Amino acid sequence: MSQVDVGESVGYALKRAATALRGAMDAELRAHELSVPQYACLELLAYRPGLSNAELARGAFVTRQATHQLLGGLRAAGLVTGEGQGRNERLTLTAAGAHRLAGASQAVAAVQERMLAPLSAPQRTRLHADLTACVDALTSTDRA
Amino acid sequence: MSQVDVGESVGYALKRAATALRGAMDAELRAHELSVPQYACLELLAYRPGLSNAELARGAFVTRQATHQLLGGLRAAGLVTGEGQGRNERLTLTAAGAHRLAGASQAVAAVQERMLAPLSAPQRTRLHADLTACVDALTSTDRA
DNA sequence: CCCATGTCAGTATTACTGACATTG
DNA sequence: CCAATGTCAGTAGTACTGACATGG
Repeated sequence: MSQVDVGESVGYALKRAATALRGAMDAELRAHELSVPQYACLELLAYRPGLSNAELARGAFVTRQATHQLLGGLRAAGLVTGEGQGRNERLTLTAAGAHRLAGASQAVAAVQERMLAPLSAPQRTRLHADLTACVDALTSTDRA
Repeated sequence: MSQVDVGESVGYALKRAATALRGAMDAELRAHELSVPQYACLELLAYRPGLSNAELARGAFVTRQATHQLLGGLRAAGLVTGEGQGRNERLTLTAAGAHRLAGASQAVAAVQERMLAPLSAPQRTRLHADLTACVDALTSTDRA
């Protein structure tokens, strides 16, 4: 019986933190008429213009069907455009998309700043490193 | 294929870690025929027997409707029972529930151990503390 | 009366799997 | 031909909001 206090688990804390962050981002992004996944899409396209849908999906760690659907909404909102046909289509943000992202990005940055407020710069770097190490440990030797 | 450095954001790393953990837990729990939310419910009830549905919901940070539905499945599976009527009902795990949880809990512990493998004990404690600090920062003064 | 609660519905969001045509 | 891709459907799973009755 190694059943431990639920609150002492790092995994539990991780989930709590991610949920809180997600919730806060959601609240902020609502003002910009964007969902978190949509925001993530725009951010990714801003950093890597010219991605294809499949590449975008890989970057977001979801299926291409998921991004395909997400893209539908973003296109309809005039935030994303594509050049080329079919599999050669290269996606980029429209001017409106870039503008929308700018505001949203700022709001999200504020949320993150609020979240990290209690941590010093070195502590933030450390936290980032630890989280990345966890991801690597979880994804390498990736069991099944 | 240059992986973008959207990864410099702590928030991004946090999301990645939570997603990876969730995915890994999901894969492990499937073998025990439990979803992550169901597992969380059982864990909570094991740790705090006698909760009401509303209390369970608060403990899981979701609406009472969400736990109500979740509980439906758990009751049907014979993993959870309740004593008392209506608002006085006290929920507890059945023997089967406790048994199921035991196995699942072990599997989840293994996943967490895998995730934390690269970190030393002090580092884990530190990570836990940092994450908790982030949660507090995000939930206190909760928006304005 | 008030408020927390249990509970029933309905809905939204997201992401997944399956399937298929296309094309480099 | 084959593997990757775009795309159309359908489905699952989770949680939310609304609404209402009940009871302490």
